[in-house]
Amino acid sequence: MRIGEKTVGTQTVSDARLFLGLDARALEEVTALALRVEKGPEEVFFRQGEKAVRFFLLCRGRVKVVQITPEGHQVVARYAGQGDMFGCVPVYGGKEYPATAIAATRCAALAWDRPATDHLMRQYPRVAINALQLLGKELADLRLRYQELATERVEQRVARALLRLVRQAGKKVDAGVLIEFPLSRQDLAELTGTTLHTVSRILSAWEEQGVIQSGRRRVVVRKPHSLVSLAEDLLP
Amino acid sequence: MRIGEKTVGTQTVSDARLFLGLDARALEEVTALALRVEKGPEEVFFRQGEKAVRFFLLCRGRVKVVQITPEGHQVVARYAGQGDMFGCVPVYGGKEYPATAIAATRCAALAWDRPATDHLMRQYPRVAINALQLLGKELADLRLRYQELATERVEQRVARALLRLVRQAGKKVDAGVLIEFPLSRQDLAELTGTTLHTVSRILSAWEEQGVIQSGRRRVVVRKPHSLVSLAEDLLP
DNA sequence: CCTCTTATTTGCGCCAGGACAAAGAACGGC
DNA sequence: GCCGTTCTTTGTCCTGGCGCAAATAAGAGG
Repeated sequence: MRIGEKTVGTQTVSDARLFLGLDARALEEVTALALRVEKGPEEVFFRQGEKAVRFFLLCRGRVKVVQITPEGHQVVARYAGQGDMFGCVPVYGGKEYPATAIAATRCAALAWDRPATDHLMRQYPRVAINALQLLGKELADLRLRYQELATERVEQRVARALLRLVRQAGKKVDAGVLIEFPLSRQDLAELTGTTLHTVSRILSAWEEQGVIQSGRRRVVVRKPHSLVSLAEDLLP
Repeated sequence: MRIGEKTVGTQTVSDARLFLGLDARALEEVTALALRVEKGPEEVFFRQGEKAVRFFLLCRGRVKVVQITPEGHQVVARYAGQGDMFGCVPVYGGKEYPATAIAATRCAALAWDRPATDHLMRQYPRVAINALQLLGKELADLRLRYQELATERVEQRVARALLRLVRQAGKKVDAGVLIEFPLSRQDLAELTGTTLHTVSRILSAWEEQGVIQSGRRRVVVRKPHSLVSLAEDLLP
């Protein structure tokens, strides 16, 4: 076991909203049942359609969750960050993963298999209640994104997506706020329901105006406030 | 109390997936805590932004759940039918209703206020686990619709929406399958993220081809199989 | 039966953004 | 440093579907 690994694990467990309100002994048990998983960039945790044997809690890194349609279109459901759960199908009794989870950066996660999950939820009802709240939050979030997709123009949606990523994974640098993981035009397109060409055009225009500064799979937001205006479709 | 009302109530409670696995005594308690609510067409159960004081279980009728954007666009989140829960924010600890619920037909529902909800979930952990499964199902459903909205053309989405409504609320009549509640072009547009004009054009075309037969706030599907082809974007 | 309101249909013009194509630019590996 | 691969940019064309506007139809209420 590498230095710090165990520490990261237990610390994440006690911080995780899923295990909020559990006492030290319970947390100990939770940790003992966990499986440690590490992945490098581009490696997959699980694929859409596979039997859902465990769920994950991300301790470090960033995970991209994508769905693939029968016609082969990809849609990015979300980017999970530290402390987020992903692949939580077993928590609510689903059979197969409805999406594929790919590490965007080097990742460390904890995972619980189905028997462990069932045991924890039965033993500690609080876990089920916490899970409900997290799921509810996710649902609310998705509803909002659905609404945006249904009513807003592409430019607004891209602006919103960037703002969200800034909030979730923004790191202050001197030029502005860097989104701290590799993010291609294609990724942004799949996240906002458009094409990489359109995203590229939009980002080019924003770069021209000094709103952002971007490179290969890299985006720095220089004027978040301008993005907010764009998202709200205000003229200035 | 009107004839049948109590029967409808307890029967719905024991059928409801939320209360699956509870014994007779528990169901008795659940029923005792419930508040009976009836609404006529167009009446609202609750409005978006109101404090979420209770959640509902629909015993009879059909409820339209709509979100309104800051710009005033409406989006239909779903149509709930018999046995469905709606306004379940209190179940997962939200503060305000994120949407408005309007009776599409005459409706009868049971409702539980927040203290009752909390009590039931603590008293019967099974309820929390059932709620998790239902929420998971709803999430999966919404993900699918999101994906469709992001990747499919309007015509396909309208076809899918009709097929779903047929499955949920279809009633066999001699001409085909009638969707059993008032459904305007506007409603369909808000359900599929488009405009009433486009929906009207599409339905007119389908009527021409004999796929459907429609009137004022009324749709009969004559050839469900054709709709499936349209939804999958197959040529024939 | 008449009138008023609410839904629906349809024509027309337009444009956001998708499809296709091809030329850079940045990186990673050898 | 060179080469192949992967991303990105940009141009051109084209169309699905939205906006606007006006006519029509179907109920609802008197």
